[in-house]
Amino acid sequence: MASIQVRNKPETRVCTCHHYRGMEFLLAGLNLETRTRLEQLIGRQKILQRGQKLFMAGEISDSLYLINSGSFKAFTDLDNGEEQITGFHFADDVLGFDGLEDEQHTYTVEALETSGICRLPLSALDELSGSDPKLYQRLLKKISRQIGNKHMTIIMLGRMNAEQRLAQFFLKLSSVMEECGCVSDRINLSMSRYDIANYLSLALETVCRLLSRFQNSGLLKVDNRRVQLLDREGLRHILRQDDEKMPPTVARDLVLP
Amino acid sequence: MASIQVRNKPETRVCTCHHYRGMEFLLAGLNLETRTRLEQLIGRQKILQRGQKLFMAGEISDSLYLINSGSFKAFTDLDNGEEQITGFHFADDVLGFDGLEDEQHTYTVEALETSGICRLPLSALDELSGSDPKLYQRLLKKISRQIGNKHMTIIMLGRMNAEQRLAQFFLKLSSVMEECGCVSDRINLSMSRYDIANYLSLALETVCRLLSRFQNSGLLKVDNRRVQLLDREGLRHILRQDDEKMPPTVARDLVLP
DNA sequence: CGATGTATTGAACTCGATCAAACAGTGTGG
DNA sequence: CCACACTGTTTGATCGAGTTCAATACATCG
Repeated sequence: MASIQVRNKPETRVCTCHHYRGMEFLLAGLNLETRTRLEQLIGRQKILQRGQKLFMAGEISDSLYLINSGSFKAFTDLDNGEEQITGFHFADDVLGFDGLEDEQHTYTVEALETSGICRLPLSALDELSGSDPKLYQRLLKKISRQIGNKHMTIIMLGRMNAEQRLAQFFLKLSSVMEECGCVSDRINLSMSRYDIANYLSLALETVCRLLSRFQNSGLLKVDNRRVQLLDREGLRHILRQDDEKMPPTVARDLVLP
Repeated sequence: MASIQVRNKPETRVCTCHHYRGMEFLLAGLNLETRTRLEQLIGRQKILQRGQKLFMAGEISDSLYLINSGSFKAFTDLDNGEEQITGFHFADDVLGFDGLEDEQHTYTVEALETSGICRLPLSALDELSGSDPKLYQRLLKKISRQIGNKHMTIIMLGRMNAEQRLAQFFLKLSSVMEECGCVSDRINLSMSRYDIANYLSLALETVCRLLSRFQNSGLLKVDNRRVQLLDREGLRHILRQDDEKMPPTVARDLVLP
């Protein structure tokens, strides 16, 4: 859902860097025969440069893609020529679930920076599903997670104000970095302000203004695309803010100015 | 994504009414052995009354559910005690994909009217996946469709104004009725104004106002929960409206490389 | 019938969009 | 090296769609 850019690779980054990185979740625990065959079917990773597309809406969908490194944005082209970004994706994410029903992709996926992916042909799944049922179970779990992420996005769009959206965006980003083994308080954004605004369904200007406001409040420090989180608890507090409006508990006068 | 209520069952309704209705998509084309075993594992359908919950967020997820009839809302409970409806579901939908990753449901599903569902234990899938790979493929397709629907919801929340959201809501509802073999221009809403507003992320009052406006424009006729679509083309036109703002289409080609 | 939840309509306010203008970083060619 | 263009970012001023608050009507059911 969120992505990070690793311009200056931090030392803490644990990058296995073999071409199956994004797939360990799939391979682990499979029986050796299945695993070997699967590795054959997948082959080496492919490198995409910033701006290159992994697949486009409308193209035939015959594979899943496993992100080894880098980051991507997934978006739909709208009737009016604009795009709507529906998610950011990063290492260990699986892409391509969208096109299974009528065998063509429903959105476009584009690299935000130099990124590595492995391709897993759907035919391979059919071939292997018999020999190890775990394979499909794993995939279902990955998909399940994506559905969960979409839910979060829906709630974000439906209930959160601009401040909360941006706060949540950075917190999510931070937790993603943590999962990757990177330092999680210094983030190099791989996406532009435009991308962030588009994803959060805000005006670009609103994102800028909020960044300034957050910086003035001491929540974070912004330097172009380098963002340093200074007060994550403060960001979390913003997310909980409408609770305060809510409970007619007791001493309201103490809280409000 | 949308649901209909069948209070006065119209004659055009083709209801097979055996307890596997929601499952035909799964069963069709499977080999006989698998099919028979699967039917055994599923058993008879269960009836839920309005307000009853199919499952709740946090509960252990060990099954998928296939809707035979009726309609449901799926929602997440928010910190502040409110709920966010993330989708409506109706006959032939499959529910329960959300909880696969950490084996507990991420949202609650509640019947909007008397509804029938079949339960498909996940263990059954494991048992059968070896004997017929089609089974998992079918499920993946259903999930894929749900992801597609969520995408639409995200775009709806992100890009559409109130008018467009409601117009799209009714058009979707109409197409759902069509799929069910019902008359598609007379809709009996199974959900309240509150539910609609919540799902569309609008204030309840806004939904009311728009209903009045749509009625005054001759787009539809509202009588409490009975809605008759009078001008579907008009509704579609509302969806396309921001195109008109957009293209000063004259010398656009000069800009492009 | 009254009572309680549901729906409609009006008036005022607010958050974020839009319009506008300036500024910063990056590359290109003279 | 600087001037230029180009893209991405920041900040200010204004405006409007939709929310919120409030009051009223409707419906459903004991």
